[in-house]
Amino acid sequence: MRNRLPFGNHENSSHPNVTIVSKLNYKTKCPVTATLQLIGGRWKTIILYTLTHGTKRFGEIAVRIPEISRKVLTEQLKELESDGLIVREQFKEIPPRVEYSLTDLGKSLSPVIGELEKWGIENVLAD
Amino acid sequence: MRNRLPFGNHENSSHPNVTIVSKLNYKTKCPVTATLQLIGGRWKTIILYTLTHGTKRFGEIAVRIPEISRKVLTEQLKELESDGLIVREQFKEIPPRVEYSLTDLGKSLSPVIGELEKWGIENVLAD
DNA sequence: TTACTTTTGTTACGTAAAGTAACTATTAAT
DNA sequence: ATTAATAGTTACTTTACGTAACAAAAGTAA
Repeated sequence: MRNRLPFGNHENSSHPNVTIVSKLNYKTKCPVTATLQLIGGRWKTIILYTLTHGTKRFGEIAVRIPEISRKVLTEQLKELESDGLIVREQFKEIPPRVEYSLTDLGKSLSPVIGELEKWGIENVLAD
Repeated sequence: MRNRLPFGNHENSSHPNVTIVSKLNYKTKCPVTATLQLIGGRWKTIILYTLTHGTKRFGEIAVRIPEISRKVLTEQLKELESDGLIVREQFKEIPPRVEYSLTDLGKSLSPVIGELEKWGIENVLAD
């Protein structure tokens, strides 16, 4: 089973957005968990971050994230593709060429990744 | 080894913050990865999110995240504490009472979690 | 002709992380 | 003496991830 993540209610009654909460069935579906189901794996965010600056080949991604194994990179790219966050384009060439890029949905994550980046700069790398 | 995550350079030369980049030794340390080392586990973000609305007892957290096992919850809480994101307060009572709350550093993550929440509302729960 | 190169994967196998169920400690209440 | 309540811990199983070797396919060099 993939991406087993909580879907309970992580709020208490003092949450400010009460109206939105009821509209979205907030009691049973947590938006943070919903997001984490798509980008919450060990590598997905950093893969998406790598693609933020433009289309990349499989090998280019692998070089930029040297700690990930090629096997897991393949797996994660497949999941990101089936979740609609990236697109895979294969060229009929030898040696093979495969390019990955963000979809509009994937691009819409840039504020999220931007905050991760900002927090890291201000709170970790600043030391 | 805990939190083995990439620390390579996931940027290309077209990144806008060139000045900041050089200041922070951006070539060897990726701020997104730095953040993910602290909150990138499978459960940490949702634990922090649960504490966003105030101090909670161990059992209260467990109830709000029913999918996490108590064993892993204990482990993750210890890591979050040793990373300075939460504090643990134990009361000398029977039955025991232990309360967890965000530190200032933990509270500073609220814009990050806020973006995760917002994206989930707009792109997943809206369907 | 034979072997080598390049790139994107896949396969078999080993290790690490997470899940499950049962158990512990402690004291007050029944 | 037994039960209840809370915050964990322990032993064991399952899932996720890592490693190293190999496959496919055509062009190039010897």
